Amino acid sequence: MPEMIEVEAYRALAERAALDRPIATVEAPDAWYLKGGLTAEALSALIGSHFSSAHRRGKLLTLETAAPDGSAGPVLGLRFGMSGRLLVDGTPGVAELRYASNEPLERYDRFGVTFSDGGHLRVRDPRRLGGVQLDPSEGALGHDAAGITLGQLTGALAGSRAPLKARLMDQARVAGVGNLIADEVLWRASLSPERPAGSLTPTEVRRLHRHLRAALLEMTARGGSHTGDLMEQRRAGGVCPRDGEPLRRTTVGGRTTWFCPRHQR
DNA sequence: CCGGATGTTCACCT
DNA sequence: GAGGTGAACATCCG
Repeated sequence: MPEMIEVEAYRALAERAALDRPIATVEAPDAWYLKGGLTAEALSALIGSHFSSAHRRGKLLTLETAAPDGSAGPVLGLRFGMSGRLLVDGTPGVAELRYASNEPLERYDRFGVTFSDGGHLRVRDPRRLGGVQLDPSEGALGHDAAGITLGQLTGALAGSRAPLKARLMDQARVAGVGNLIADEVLWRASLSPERPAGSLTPTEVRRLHRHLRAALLEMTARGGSHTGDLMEQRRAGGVCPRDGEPLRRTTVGGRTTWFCPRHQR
């Protein structure tokens, strides 16, 4: 899925194109996609109101709603799983998504609203791993990776014996870092994904912090989570772009992990 | 045909 | 309690 870089693109799309348009109908053809006990009936409360702002925390997109008189309504929370896309008036938030069909198939539209002007906002998700919630609790999410401070990152890693990569991807600690971004950032920071998170020295955490922010900015500018320098070598026979060492493939935190055993320590 | 793929959650172990 | 593993979700791709 989209990692936080793609979700940020979805947020920007929603902010640019979906605000202040009265909601005429809510389309929830897939009950499975409604999370937290949400029902199509409860969603009808959105009819007549409009989206007033769009925010993102980690990989969670939240759309605030407001009634015609301006009073605040419920918050619509959207998660995109690994293959979910946001479309407004048929325009996707990102052009390409890997590991998902890029065919414009309406049959994969799991949720949407139509606006009174005839347009619509939809979540298209072939694999159906995303979901919709009303008033999602953000309490379970850690600091957003894009704005995390050195002190916050230090706190997120301190005292943990879990592998560094697993901790980085723990959304309750650092929100927004997924599998590809984690591998890219650790490769740039020359840190092994298998190191116990709490074993990093202050110098190493500083290095990680600097590379996390730089990698996010750079990959955002390039157009997505799949644009990292390590990406094309994440395959059998891949070698480290920095020193030519064959990359090692392991599983960390339940996810396929590629790293350079030579310079990532 | 089989195995994996930008994710999350849950049951079940150690 | 902290972590790890495997399964589940559904589809596409090599």
